[in-house]
Amino acid sequence: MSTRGNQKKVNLQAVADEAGVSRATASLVLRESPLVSAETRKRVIAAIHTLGYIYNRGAANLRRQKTGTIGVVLSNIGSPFFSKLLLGIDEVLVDASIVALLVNSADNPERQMRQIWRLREHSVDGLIICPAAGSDETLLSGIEKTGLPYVQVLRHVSQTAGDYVGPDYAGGTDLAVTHLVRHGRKRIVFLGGYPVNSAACERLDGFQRALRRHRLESDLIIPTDLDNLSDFGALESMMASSSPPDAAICYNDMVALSFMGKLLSEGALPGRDFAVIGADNLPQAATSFPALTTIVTDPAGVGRNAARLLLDRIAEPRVSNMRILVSGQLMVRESCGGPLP
Amino acid sequence: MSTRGNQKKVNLQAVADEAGVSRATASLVLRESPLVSAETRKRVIAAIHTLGYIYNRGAANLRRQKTGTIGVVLSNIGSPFFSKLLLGIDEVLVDASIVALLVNSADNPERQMRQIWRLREHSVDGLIICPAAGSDETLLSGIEKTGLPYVQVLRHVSQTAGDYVGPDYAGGTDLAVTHLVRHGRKRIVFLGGYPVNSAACERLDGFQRALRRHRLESDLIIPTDLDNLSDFGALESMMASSSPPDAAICYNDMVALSFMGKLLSEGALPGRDFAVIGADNLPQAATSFPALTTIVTDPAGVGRNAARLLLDRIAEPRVSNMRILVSGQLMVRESCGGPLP
DNA sequence: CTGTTAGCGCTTTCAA
DNA sequence: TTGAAAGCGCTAACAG
Repeated sequence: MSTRGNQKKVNLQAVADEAGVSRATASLVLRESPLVSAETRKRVIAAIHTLGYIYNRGAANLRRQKTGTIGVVLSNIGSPFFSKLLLGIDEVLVDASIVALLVNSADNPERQMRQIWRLREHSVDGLIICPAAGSDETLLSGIEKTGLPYVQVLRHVSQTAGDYVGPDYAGGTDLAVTHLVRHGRKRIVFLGGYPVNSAACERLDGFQRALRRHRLESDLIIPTDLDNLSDFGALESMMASSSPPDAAICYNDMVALSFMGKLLSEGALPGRDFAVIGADNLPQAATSFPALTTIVTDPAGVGRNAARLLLDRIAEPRVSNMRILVSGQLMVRESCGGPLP
Repeated sequence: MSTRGNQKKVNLQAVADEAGVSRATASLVLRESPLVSAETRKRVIAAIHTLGYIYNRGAANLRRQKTGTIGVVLSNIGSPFFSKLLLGIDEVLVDASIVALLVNSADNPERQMRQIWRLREHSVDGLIICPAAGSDETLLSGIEKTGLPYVQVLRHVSQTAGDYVGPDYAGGTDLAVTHLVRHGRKRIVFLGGYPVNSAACERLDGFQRALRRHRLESDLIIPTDLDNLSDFGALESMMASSSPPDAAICYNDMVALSFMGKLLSEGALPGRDFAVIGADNLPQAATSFPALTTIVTDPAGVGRNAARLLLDRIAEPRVSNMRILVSGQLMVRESCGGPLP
């Protein structure tokens, strides 16, 4: 907040003076109240323009007890997935004239707590939060104690407590398995990260449920290190075994792309010798060689739904908890089911 | 901002009462003033805890004439590059106990103006802005008229006006050309987007300067559509000409990866038959086949520098404009210069 | 070291 | 339809 060089402070009083009305009347004009005559309104608006007046929400908030801001707490600001999520959130907020205070928990529960605290000091009207890895239910009970409306996104800390919006991970994985089976694959491996959060668990669940449904064995689960994409752990030995896998569902496209690179470098052609399915539909998935078949989640859709749900919660007290699963689809390309390159 | 069920409003006054001191003294404790005795401080802090008091920055801001918030206006929230930038910004802000209000101009100058207006209503202390495509100098003069400190990132709207922090695009491109020349490449094509913003222009500039320095022809510039990565425009015919190019510097890794896919599908091996260099060092660049040589820019570094510069500007009035170029490096992999797969 | 007083810029009764 | 007066929760001078 800067003071204009030599100019007088231009606040609502100044506008009122300029327009020859009282402060209260000017205030009504700002809030588009119908109680003020067209004539006065025009004078006030003119005054606003000539003075270059800027509405001070901070002051208004103090009085009205809400700020028109919400807090968004993400576990990893740096990820592309989150940026798409933000896009969806922003879309809804713009229409509601609300702005987002964005903070990063960096997947650290302690930092997460500090950040939420700071947001509360800024009197945000609500919270969209992707719980940091390692958070437990006390996160939710802590927030609830303060009465601040909140919505969890992408991960949930409890099976029952609190609102949640996320992609339908299980459904997406199921789609992928069914697709593979339809293309004659029988030994399907799940190349996923460790099930440390609800998202990873749901993907794994979906995988196992789908296998059972198709009466396939489900011993082919390989947790991989998501920070070291060139390490595929136990997969090496599995490939060399007497009944090697013939298809892989990967935790996400990054894993899938790396894995395809590995296959290529070993002389195998993904899509022909081995089916590969990723998840997220990154831009590169469409242009990789071979093009990657992938489970399309809709992060922006999740963002939009989360924002809308939060606005509802702010508008009226929670009745019961909502769980919104945003469904995805399968984008079929060369690495499984599409025409070979 | 929600009212606690049946509980009394707990404000500074309540804390003061509980601790048996005056409001002013309690306020001093909050701001860690050394003017207050250890004994009273302890009592006040105890009161804060028993009451569950939360500092109301909004009210404090009204008084102090600053908010401890800055606005970040990005031209495309959805891009991974921007998420890394945010990461760097956040890193600096956390230490300064400042939070960022994030808004999206979606590369639309008009929307950009509305968003800035909204940020001003929230009394942000400063602005970090990546100008929307199509913005002109009036953007800066508009902001300057209000006296709000600001820093441009990634793109600048004027050669001279205003502070700017961005990657050293020209330097990075120069590195790439030199590297190609060292590896015997002579017909280097620049596969870049249209030079619609300062970033694209600088890359192109760097390319042309480097070619001149190495006394190479510079007629091989192909603007491509960054939204349609499978279309390489005039490149097709160029490849079929009598003296086809033997290397490409791509606008970014996305373009480079797509291009490598195209080469592969035509039976050419990137790194041997044709050198390819990208930019950004996306995670997939390390694991693609072949692994991609790329110009590493440091978006988080840009973010950190921008945030620091802005905090400086807020702390003291601008003396003269700063232009900070965050230098990058070349990550050499298989697609040019590294060992072949 | 602590308390008193007077606002910051706005909204909201309640009268006129 | 408009105006006067009383705060929202905090900080900054100043006096004790």
